[in-house]
Amino acid sequence: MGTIPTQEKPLRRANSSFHATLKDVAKLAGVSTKTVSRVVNHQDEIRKATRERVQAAIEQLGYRPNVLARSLIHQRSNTLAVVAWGIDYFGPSRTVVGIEQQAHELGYSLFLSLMDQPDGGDSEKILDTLITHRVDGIIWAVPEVGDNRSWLKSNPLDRLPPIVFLSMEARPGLAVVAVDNCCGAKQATQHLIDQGRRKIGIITGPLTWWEARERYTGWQAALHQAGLPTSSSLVFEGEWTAASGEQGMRILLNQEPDIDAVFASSDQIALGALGTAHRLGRRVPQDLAIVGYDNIPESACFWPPLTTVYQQLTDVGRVAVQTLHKMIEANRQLKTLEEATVTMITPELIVRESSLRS
Amino acid sequence: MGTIPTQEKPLRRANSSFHATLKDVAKLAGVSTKTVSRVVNHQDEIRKATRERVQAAIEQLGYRPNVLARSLIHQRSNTLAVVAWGIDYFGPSRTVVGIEQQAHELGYSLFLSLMDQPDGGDSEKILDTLITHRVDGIIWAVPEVGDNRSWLKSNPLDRLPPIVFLSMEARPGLAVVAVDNCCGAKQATQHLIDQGRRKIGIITGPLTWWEARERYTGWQAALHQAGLPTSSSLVFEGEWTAASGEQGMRILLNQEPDIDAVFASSDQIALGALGTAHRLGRRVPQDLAIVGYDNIPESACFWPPLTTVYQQLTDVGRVAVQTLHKMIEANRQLKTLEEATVTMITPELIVRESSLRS
DNA sequence: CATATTCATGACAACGTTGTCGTCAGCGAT
DNA sequence: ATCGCTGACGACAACGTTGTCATGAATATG
Repeated sequence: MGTIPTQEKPLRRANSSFHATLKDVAKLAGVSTKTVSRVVNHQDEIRKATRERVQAAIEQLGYRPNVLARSLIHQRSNTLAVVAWGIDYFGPSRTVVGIEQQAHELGYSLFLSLMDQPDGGDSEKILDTLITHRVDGIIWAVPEVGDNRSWLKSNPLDRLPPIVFLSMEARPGLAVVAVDNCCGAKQATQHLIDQGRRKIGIITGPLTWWEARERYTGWQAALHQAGLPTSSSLVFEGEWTAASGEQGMRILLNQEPDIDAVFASSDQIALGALGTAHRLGRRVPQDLAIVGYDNIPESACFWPPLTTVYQQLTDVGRVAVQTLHKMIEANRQLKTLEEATVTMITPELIVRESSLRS
Repeated sequence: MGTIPTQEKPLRRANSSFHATLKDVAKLAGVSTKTVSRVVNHQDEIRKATRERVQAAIEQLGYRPNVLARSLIHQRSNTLAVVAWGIDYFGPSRTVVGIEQQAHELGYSLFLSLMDQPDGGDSEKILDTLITHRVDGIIWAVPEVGDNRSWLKSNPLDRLPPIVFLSMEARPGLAVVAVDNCCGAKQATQHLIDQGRRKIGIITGPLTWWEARERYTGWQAALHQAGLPTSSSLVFEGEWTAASGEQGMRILLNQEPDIDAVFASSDQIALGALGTAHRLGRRVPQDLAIVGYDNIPESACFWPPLTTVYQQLTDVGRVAVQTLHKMIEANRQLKTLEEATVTMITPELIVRESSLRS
């Protein structure tokens, strides 16, 4: 039916990706744009004949709807954003995978925004960009370090889209999903106590990190409960790295030569600690037990295989998106979500050779 | 001056994130929307008085422009997408970081799309979603495995946005950025030869992977050139994992007891190989040299520290985005980009103890 | 003083969709 | 034949911007 429109707009660029519109399809099929829209969205009843004609036109032109236009009308972009730091490390990357999967399953597309530093300096700019893109919600996957949440005070929350925070101290009014680091560390330490260890050191992560502090607290709690010492000569504040584990182990062994176990706050730290132990001639686990944290895939093949704490980080990501989704839906219906918006996930101890008194 | 519009639209939801529009700002400032638009975009000359009035209104309402509307007009979303697999592994996650940084610096926002499996099954659906979002370009960061590029044949490239592929065999007409895996493996193997090793085995990655095959080829090339054997009893096809490295090492030592070096195609594999070597009483590096590939942060603290091949993966990501950006710009000006669209990045050998005949 | 020129601003259409409402054909009931 | 009803579809406005062009005031020019 198309009224010979072939030459009306002569140049549709060959190479560049040209996009057919509803109008193009409508003209080709000899119907109105609204009808094409109906076909595309499977709305209403359409006569079989016209539907087929429209579908043929869609096919022929390679038509794909433009969600930007759609979002404009619906005031909803079907888009979420992750703001993250450190996705080149094990934990954050796992979390992001969980976020992406769950977002995908719920029909959202996902923006990825990385911070340069965990100090939170870029926060406002990043938020601005995301708001500008009209994301329906945000997952704040930057670990809490120092006061890198200070932007929260200066930004009126009601001008921001719903946000779910990961790995941070629970705060009233904020939705948080986190692993119970304290519990994980307590489990690890308790396990060492159960194995008969009595002088148990710790190499912490940087204590500006909330997670590092929580793990430190868990270690303390377990020892207190067992009436064992937690003196400062048993504590070394490190980075998360293996190098720092090497150094920490050296210092601890120097300060407390008869230490018989060490809780390393990350598997990398544990790896470094293992190295120093070997070099200094301490047998692991006979003389010295070592437990790590994270369960990175390599830890099963350390020498000896490492006992460690496994956090279901993919689940953290998934739960975060589920929570966010609920918040978005509630918001849309002008309800305030009144359920608990703080979810704590309990980690699990993986026992391997490095801590066993065989 | 706003004609007492205070009660016109009475309910602007308290909790939900309401967005002021140009119209709102215009009304409040007593100007036209176009003028506000000009202020926002720093276009034209605006009288200082009006500019300040507009800016005050913007401030007061917390106005943020809506890029969706903007994109609709400009036919350009300022948005890129990464399609990736395995970002919970070291290599891909580093690459994604590079991509995000460069995209950010060039003013793009970034969609993240993950495949479930590297087999390429979801490719078409993912592409559909991205086209629907009118991304300006795509980075295909899924490693080439088997024929997971087959969707390329059935999809007319001129209906897709510009795409840059990572880690794949160069193909005419496609933009590719990759690390020269063959060269890296050759360097590693040559280094072993230079150290006086004569019977050099290899544990490969899964040979369905292009990268694994390239590394295998590099190992072969170096040995051929030196007139050393590459018999199949020196080859074990593994996975990328440490477990597979353990197994591979056991089998190689069984098949060729006097093997004096092994090139492991990933640091994880190397870690496993080290473990087996220790368990079987081979001293590394005295009896057996081991070289890895990837330079994961932990490898410096393996026991002994691992010689390995360092790929600047962040650069791969950055270069990919730069290339993509050029393609997009060229496309926009209807030029065909005629420069080389294949970039090979040469990796670098990091020598540590595990390969040194001390 | 009249006219030309610049400057600051506004009216309106357009981007590609979808929601609302209207239209018109066909059909059964009266 | 008239009426009402339903089913299939179209016209038009709207979403929030920006580009084009027009407008009118202020300034410069003769």
